[in-house]
Amino acid sequence: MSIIERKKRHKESLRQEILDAAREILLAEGYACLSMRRIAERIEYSPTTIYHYFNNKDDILYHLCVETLERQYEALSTAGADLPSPYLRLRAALRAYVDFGFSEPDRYKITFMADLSRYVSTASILEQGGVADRLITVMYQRVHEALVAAECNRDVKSVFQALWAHCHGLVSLLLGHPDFPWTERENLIETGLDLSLAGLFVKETE
Amino acid sequence: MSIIERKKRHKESLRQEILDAAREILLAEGYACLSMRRIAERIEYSPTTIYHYFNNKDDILYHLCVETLERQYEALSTAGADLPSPYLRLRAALRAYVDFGFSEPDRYKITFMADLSRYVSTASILEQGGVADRLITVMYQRVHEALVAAECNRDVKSVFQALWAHCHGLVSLLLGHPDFPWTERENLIETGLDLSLAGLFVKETE
DNA sequence: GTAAATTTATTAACAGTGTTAAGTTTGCTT
DNA sequence: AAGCAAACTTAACACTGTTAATAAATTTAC
Repeated sequence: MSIIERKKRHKESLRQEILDAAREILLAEGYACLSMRRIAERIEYSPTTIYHYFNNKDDILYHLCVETLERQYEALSTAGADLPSPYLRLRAALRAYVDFGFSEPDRYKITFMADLSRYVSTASILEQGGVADRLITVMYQRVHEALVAAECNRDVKSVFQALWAHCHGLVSLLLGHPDFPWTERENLIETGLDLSLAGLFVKETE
Repeated sequence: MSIIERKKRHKESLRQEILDAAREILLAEGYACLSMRRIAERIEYSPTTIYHYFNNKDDILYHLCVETLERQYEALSTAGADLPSPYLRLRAALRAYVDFGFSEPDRYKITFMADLSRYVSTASILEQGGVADRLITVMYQRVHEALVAAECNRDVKSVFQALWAHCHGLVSLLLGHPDFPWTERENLIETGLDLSLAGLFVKETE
């Protein structure tokens, strides 16, 4: 049955070509230019063909999101792993999150700022053992360590989500409103991290 | 020349009707349903008529944004103005920011999460004496007071922008990904504010 | 009061978007 | 060679924002 397999391989390769084309358009021309017809044009097939390989546009975006999370996992999990204190390791991970957003703005936009909720279920992204799950686990670990070291008895989950939100705020606001008179970016990011993380060392906020 | 004035008034009233219709659609059916044809249908005119009163769709959205900022200014400037400490007054303003986002999600989305940069210039929103300017001034004041009281010598502008980003992160992440397994909202918000604001009391983050 | 001019609103269209039903081509199997 | 299933395309639907050309209404001028 090598013929069937060859066809299957071809089908797989075309599927991959579609994802490649989508990624290339996204990175070269931005989210706004990423359309089904544009992808079709690039792979030199009719737009309808894509629907034999993916349910819809969001299905394609979903795969790009997973790819993005994969890259982000790589960046976050390795960031400052050799640093001496739990605090610095957590800080390095958060800094890596922010840097990742700025280094891959369009990837960041589709995974965290676009509205894919209609077709892409959050559940499928969060399934156990998936990238997102690993990503969260790694961050939990760093947050947990930092909390223990700082003798802070806050909830790991809440702190993680709050810190994530803070970082997302920095990235999304700067990406979304590039013309706003922001202070120097490096300074703003560091100030943001300073403020967020100082909370771990304060026992009680009156 | 009262005739000209009457015409002008009618023109003004239709202009207002368009804005009203846009707002009603936005609030009742959400950002996704807000289209030019939908507005035209509601005011019982052809879609083209709208273009005699507004340059384009973003021009309409711009006015809704200003309206939103107006409401937000009202909410933020009055929030906890009678509280005893500068810290609590700043915190109340930030809390009001977050609450405003959740109470008017679609308004928040178009002003802070949508991509209007192509037509709406940030400069025109930020013009001196405008709502945004007043909003920022009020926040500067609260941040400044809190910094002085905490004997923190950080830059007002940087701290404001960082705190804003943190709050925006909380609102936009929760609004954008409602299906994510967030911790209880109230707890998450308070944790987020705790962490952000604790930074004001820490002299040096090692 | 009629004619010209101006304002106001409309129709029809363009160039896009995601998506689908129906039909055609292709290539393998029997 | 006939049948069949997979792969692919054409044409269309229902939308989107936007514009050029045109018709209708109203005001101004004679």
